[in-house]
Amino acid sequence: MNGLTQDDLALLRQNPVFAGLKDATFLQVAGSVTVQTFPKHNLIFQAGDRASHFFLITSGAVQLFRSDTDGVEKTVNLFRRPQSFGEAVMFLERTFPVSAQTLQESRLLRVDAAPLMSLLKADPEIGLGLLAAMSAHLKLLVDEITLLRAPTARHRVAEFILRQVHKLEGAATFDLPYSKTAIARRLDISPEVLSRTFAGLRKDGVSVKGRTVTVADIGLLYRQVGLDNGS
Amino acid sequence: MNGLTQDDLALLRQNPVFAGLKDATFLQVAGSVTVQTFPKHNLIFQAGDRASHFFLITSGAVQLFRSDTDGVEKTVNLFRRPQSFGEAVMFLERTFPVSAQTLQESRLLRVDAAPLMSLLKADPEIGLGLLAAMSAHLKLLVDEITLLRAPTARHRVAEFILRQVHKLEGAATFDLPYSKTAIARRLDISPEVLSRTFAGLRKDGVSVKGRTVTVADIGLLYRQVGLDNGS
DNA sequence: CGAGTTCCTTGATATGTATCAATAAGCCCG
DNA sequence: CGGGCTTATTGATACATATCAAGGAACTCG
Repeated sequence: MNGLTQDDLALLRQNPVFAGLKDATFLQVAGSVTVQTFPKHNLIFQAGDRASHFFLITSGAVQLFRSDTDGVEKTVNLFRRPQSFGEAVMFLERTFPVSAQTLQESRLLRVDAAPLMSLLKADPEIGLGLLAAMSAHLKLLVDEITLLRAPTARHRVAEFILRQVHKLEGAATFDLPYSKTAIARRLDISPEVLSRTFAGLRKDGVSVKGRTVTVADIGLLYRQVGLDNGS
Repeated sequence: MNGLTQDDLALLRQNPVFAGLKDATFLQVAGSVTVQTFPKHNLIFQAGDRASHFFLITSGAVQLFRSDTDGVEKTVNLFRRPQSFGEAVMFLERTFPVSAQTLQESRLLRVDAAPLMSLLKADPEIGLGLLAAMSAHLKLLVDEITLLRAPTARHRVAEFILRQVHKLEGAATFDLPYSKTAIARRLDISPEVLSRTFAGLRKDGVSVKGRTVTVADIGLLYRQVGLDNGS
C-alpha cells in the first residue's frame, strides 16, 4: 500500500488521464502514486523544473504563478479538488512553464510520469486506448453542454427525448434510462418542471406512462424544438 | 487538393482528434482526408469491418445500428453535423462493433487511419501531444459545465469573476477578457441580466468600471455564492 | 394483501430571467 | 471635435422556473 484511500482511488479514476485505462493498467499506475501534504504557501515546483510528475488535489488549493523579472507574482491559475495540474506538460515531456505553490495546507496525489510514460511507450495500445477514451469523453461533454445551453426546459426535455430515440422521423417508443428525478437533475431542472414539461408535450404526441415514452411524430418534435432534422 | 472546403478544414480542426495537432501535422493529415457523399439509406460500414478510418459529418445524418439475429435493426446512435463517429474504434485498431448507414443524403469527411496512425507510431510525441491537448480540452469543458450548472445568474457571474481573479481572499482588480456581450453569451444569460447582476454585486464590493473589475473581498464573494474557499 | 416508503404529479405562489424599449456611454473615424 | 455606430445600462413587463405543499401512484417488504 502507498497510503491511498478509496476516495483517492476514485478521484484518480475519474480523472481524464486515468479514466480510459483498463482496470489492470490503472491499478499498476496507481501503485506508484504517492500522497504528499504541504503546509500553506509551500512551493510545489518551480518554473523550469522538469515535469516528471503531475498532481491531483484532494484538499486545499494550489496556485500556478509566474514570477516576473521584477519579482512580482502573477497568478495564472488556481486549482482545487478534484482538479489536477501539470499533466499536459508531463505528456509533452517539457519543463513546467510556471511555478506552483499551495495557498492553504493541501493534500496532493503525486503521479510520477515514469511509470505511466514507460507503459505508454512499451505498449502503444495504451496510449491509443487513452486517446479513444478521451475522445469519447469529449463527445459526451460537448453533448452535455449543448443540452445545458438549450434555452427552455421544453427544449432540454425534447433534446433528451430525441437523443434516446435515435431516429429522425416517424414514431418511436423507448424506456427512460433512469428515474425521472435523476433525469431532471441531469437536465438541470426541477422534477416538477420535468413532470409538467412531459405533460405539456402530450399535445405534441409525446406520451409518458411510467418509464415508457411514446413519440407519435419525431419530425414534429424536431420542429417544436426549432431543430432541423434535415427533411 | 482533395476537394476540402474551408468549412471542412475548420470542422476537422475543431474535432478533438485534430484540435491538439500542430498546424503542420494537421495539414499533413488533412491532406489525406477525402470527401464522400452518400445517398439516403446507404450503408457506410458494417459491423465487423476493420476500422481503418473514421468519419466526420458535414451534412446529413448517420445512424449507427446493430442487426439482431432476427434481422431487426436497433439504432445505437444518431450523428449529425459536426459530429464524428468511429474514431474511438479506429484508435483501438479494432473492428466496428456496429454498422452505419445514412438516414438522408449525407456528405462525410473520411479520415483514414493509416496516415494518422503511422504518424502516431513514428513520432510518439504526436500522440502525447494529442493526449496533452485532449486533457486540457477536457478540463475546459468540465469547467464550462460547472459554470452552466450554477443555479442563478448571480452565481454564474460570481464564478466567472472568481475564475479571473485566481485568488482565494483579499482584494483584486482585473480586466474583463472580452466584451460584456460576449461574457453574457458565454454564461448563457442576457446582456441585460449581466449588467444588472454586476450592479447587484456592487453592494458586495464588486465594482465594474468599463472593462475593469475590482473585488474588495474575494472571500465574501465565495461565501455569497455558497462556495467554500476553504478558509 | 397492506403499511410504509419513495417517487411522481398537480396546484399555488414567489422569484428570476428574457424581452422590449428607451436612454446613455463608449468608440471609431473623418 | 462631433456624427454615427456599437455596446452597455436601466425600466417595465411577460414569461419561465423554482419552491412549497398536498395528494396520488408505484414499489418493497413483511
